[in-house]
Amino acid sequence: MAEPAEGLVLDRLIHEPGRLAILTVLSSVKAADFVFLQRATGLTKGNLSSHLTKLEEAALVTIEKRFVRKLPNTNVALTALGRKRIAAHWEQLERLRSLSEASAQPE
Amino acid sequence: MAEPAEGLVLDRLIHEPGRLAILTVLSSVKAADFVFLQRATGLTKGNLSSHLTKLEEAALVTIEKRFVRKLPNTNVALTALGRKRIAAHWEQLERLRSLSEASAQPE
DNA sequence: TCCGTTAGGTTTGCGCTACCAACCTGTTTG
DNA sequence: CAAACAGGTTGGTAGCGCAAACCTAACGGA
Repeated sequence: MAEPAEGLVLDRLIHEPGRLAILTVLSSVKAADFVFLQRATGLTKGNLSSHLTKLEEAALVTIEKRFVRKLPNTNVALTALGRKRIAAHWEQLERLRSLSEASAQPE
Repeated sequence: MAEPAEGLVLDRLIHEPGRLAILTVLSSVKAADFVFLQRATGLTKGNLSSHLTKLEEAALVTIEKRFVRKLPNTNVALTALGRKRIAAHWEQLERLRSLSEASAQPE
């Protein structure tokens, strides 16, 4: 009911603080492992794990599991799509913010 | 467990898309009524109603109920605190975004 | 006058999702 | 052997979103 004004529609998958943090960190590093991401974002293991699964399902990141000296190691990187989507999200936020200056008088 | 890097902690009360939209719209208009906000944000009545209640409880907006030509009319405006908090949130997002350019090499 | 409709909101019920804590497997280290 | 690490799964709680029911008050006929 009722179309929202342009620029107010945010992609929840990306907007979610935990995932926004993950994606932002990934934007700066090419690739990162699980432990690095956990420290960087402050998320709990379980939470980080499930967010990564969702991001992978949405094809925003690739996840590579391997063993480094017999210890499991989960390596994560942004996909081209992921890079594109996060950039688009920042632009969307910018548009939303700029709405604060737009004028629209009720009544 | 594990402190997140600076700048990654977002205020959920404000970050939430629905409320971010409401607050953003309010930033531009001094005051707005319920119907105006509903059209601007695209939220359903119920949803808008409960968000407004939460924002009022957090003292980010003031809500004034009155009658305009015999019809109930709910008038909403940002408080000084609300104005401050939303501005702070945009700055926080800006900091987060700028983290994308920061360097931090895992491994 | 009685009845249905419209308008502005609030409340309620339900499904989905995020969050944390706890537990689990396997390995390494003290 | 015990404790810690890497990574994940599970269970429970809390919050959001929608739709729908509800409330009050005014309007509009017939």
